[in-house]
Parts: sequence; C-alpha cells; structure tokens
Amino acid sequence: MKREKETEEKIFDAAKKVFQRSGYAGARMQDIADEADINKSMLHYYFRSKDKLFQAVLQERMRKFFPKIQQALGSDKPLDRKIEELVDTYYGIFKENPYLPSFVILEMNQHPARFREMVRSNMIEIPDRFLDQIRNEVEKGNIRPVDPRDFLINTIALCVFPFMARPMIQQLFGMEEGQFLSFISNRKEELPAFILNTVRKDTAS
Amino acid sequence: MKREKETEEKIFDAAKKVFQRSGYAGARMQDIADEADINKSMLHYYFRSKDKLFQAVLQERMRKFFPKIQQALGSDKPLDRKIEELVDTYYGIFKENPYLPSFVILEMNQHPARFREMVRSNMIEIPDRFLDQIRNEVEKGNIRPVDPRDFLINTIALCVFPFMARPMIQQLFGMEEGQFLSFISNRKEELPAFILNTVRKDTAS
DNA sequence: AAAAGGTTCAACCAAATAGTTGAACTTAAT
DNA sequence: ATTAAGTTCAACTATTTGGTTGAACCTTTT
Repeated sequence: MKREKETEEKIFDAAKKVFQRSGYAGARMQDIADEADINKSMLHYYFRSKDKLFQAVLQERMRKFFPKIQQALGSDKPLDRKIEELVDTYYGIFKENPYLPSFVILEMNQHPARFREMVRSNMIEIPDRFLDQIRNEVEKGNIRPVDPRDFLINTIALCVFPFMARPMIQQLFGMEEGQFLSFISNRKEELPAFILNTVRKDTAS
Repeated sequence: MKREKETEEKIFDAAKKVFQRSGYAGARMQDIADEADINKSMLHYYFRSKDKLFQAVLQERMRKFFPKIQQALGSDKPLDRKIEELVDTYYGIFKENPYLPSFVILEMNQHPARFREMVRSNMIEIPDRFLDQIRNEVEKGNIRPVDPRDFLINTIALCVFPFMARPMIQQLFGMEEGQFLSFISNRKEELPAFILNTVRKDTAS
C-alpha cells in the first residue's frame, strides 16, 4: 500500500534504461535493482521474472514508439509536409531515447518470433492512407514510379541510421559528443530533401 | 599435431556463427562447442577465453568487411559508377552474412571503447579520395551542396538498413523468406538512383 | 618401439546470476 | 489498539556458465 506505484515505476524506469543499454542477454537483474536503488527481490515481487519484466518493457517501448510514427504516416497532409512531420517525430523520440533504435534492432533480430507476436497483438501496421498516397503521387506523375515499401524503407533508414551507427560515425569523423549532436541537428534540416529526392522525378534531361 | 588447423577453424567458424546471431552477451561457450561439434574444453585450449575468442572473431569480421568498402570508396571511378560498385559490394557481403549488420551495430553500441580501439588499430578510415570527390562534384555544380559525411551516411543507410530491419520488414509487409529475398533483389536495382538522387541538383523549376 | 609433444575429452570447480523465503515493517481498515 | 494485507529486505538456494584438470589418445621424431 505504501508506495506501490512509485516503487513499481522506479523499477520499470530502471529496467527500461538497463535493457535498452545492454539488451536482454547483457542486462543483469542486479544492475536494474542498483539503477532503481532498491533491493533485488523487489524486481521479482513486482514482475515475477526477468523475462516478464523484459516483455513489459519491450511492450511499453513499442507502444510508445510506433503509434507516433503511425499517426504521422496516416495523417492527411501532403507528402512533403508529411515527411517533415515524420522527421520531426523521429528526432523527437531519439533525442530522448538514443538507445532505442539499436535496442529494437537487437531484440527484433534476437527473438524474431516474440517480436512478430508483439507487432501482431498490438496491431502495428502501415497505414493504408500512406501507401495509397504514394501510389497516387506516382500515378499523378509527381514522383518516379516507386514501390511504396521502398520509399518507406528509405525514409526510415535515413532517419534512424545515424542514431544506430553513432559510435562509428563519431570515430570515423573524429567527433566529440557535442559535435555529433550538432551534426545530427544540421542533418535534420537536410533530411526531408534527401528523402523526397530519392523518388523525385527527372524534371529535365 | 593431428588436425590442429581443422579444429581451430571449425571452432572459429562456429564462433563466428554464434556470436553474430547472439552477440557477445547472448552467446554461450557451450553453443559454440555444439555448433563446432567438439568438446567445450577445446575452445579454451585454442583461444584461452570467451573474450579472446570474441576479439578474434570481431577482428576477422571487421577486416573482412571494411577493406572492401574502403576499396570501393577509394577507387578512381566516376561517382555514379562508384555508387553502383558500392551497392554491389554491400549486397555481396550481406547475401552471405545476413547477421553481420546487426552484429556490428550491437557490439559497436555495447562496447564502444573496444570498437573504437579496433577501428583505430586497423587504421579503418574514410578514403580522402571519396570525400574530395564529393566536394569536387559540389564545386563543379554537378550535385547539390552537401556535407560529404551526410552523403556517405545516406549511402550506407540505404544499403544496410533493410538487412538490419529484416524481421520488421517481413512482418509489416507480410513477406516470407523468399519474398523478402526477391524484394531485396529488386531494391538493389533502384538503390543507386535512390542514393544519387539524395544529392541531385534541381534541373529545372 | 620408445619418447616427446601436441590434441581430445569427461569430470570438476568457482563465479555469476536468476529466483526464493521468512521475518520485519508499513499502512489502512475495523 | 488490533488485525489484515501489502511492502521491503537480508540471507539463502538452484542453476547456469566460464573456465580447469588430468588422464587417455594420436602423431611425429629418434
């Protein structure tokens, strides 16, 4: 009764932090307890097992993450505005959760079945409105003939990759933390153009 | 004396497989022994410790991987041909090593210091010829003014991302293994255009 | 064929790690 | 105040896992 919510929340926040940094296999229950500043048995009292705790974290992360993307993809804005909004959404998420992209990639590849089930049960899917919009732009001749799936992958790849490859980027280009962040900020301005250009039509030749 | 090379090689191949699939933390020495079909103590006889074995694998992977990219980047071909060659190189590597991209991303983020040291000691760097080439194309007005680092990141992102996000792509678009592979094959044909377009100049307006 | 040195493995060991327990403590209801 | 139910924690257990050992086994050298 005392502080039920607070303790559970402290644990959950700590678990998010540790699981995202270290992945399931690399995370230690003791690390999570230390991060939450409580006794290790509390983890089991509130979440029964490492696996249950992890599932809870993964679910929360995906529920926080994908709906925003879906919403941006499914809006009725014109394509160029939509892409700007999407870039904004991605950057907003990753600024606060820098480990999220590599965490999702890791667990997705490590436990594809669990991941599939989670996608299915949370009804995560690509809005038809977006796919139709791309087909429509192609038909109207506004963009090159392109598989909407390719365009979506291009978009996500260009947004997400720098956050996942951060250590490599910093090393190869000799960037400190601050330099990386300002590089990423500058890049954000260019991104919508990069993305839209991947499918831009020849305007002359 | 008996089969020295063969056993060591069997172990090493098994270790590559297991480490790439599961990462350092997720890999079990017993799994590697099983995969190599030998006794667990052999691992320690030939490589002393899990860490040493992992280092060996990581180093081999990076030495196999990066030089090819560097070579493609550093060639004296014109930009469009170079990008085609680079796409070819990436696809060649990933067709045979589908777990390589997510493995590198994982370990890079998990042990950034170890990764940095490995990049440094293997003298992995971006060929100046490539960076100069981009600056030159900008100067000549052939492409939009662009930070060469952004262009390189765009290129790698568009090549690599589908391989890392494979489980998500298959789930979201309802693809079987075979469908994914043919999707990836089709995508390869579009890729050079996607990449070059990210920095293509307006030709009219 | 005997000696020497490298190779293999079953059985162990020690450390790390997930999970359990029972007693003490806190809070809210009666 | 007493009780009942939820919460906390130190100490403990069971299991997993990286690593070791010593004897048996090849292969080559002499």
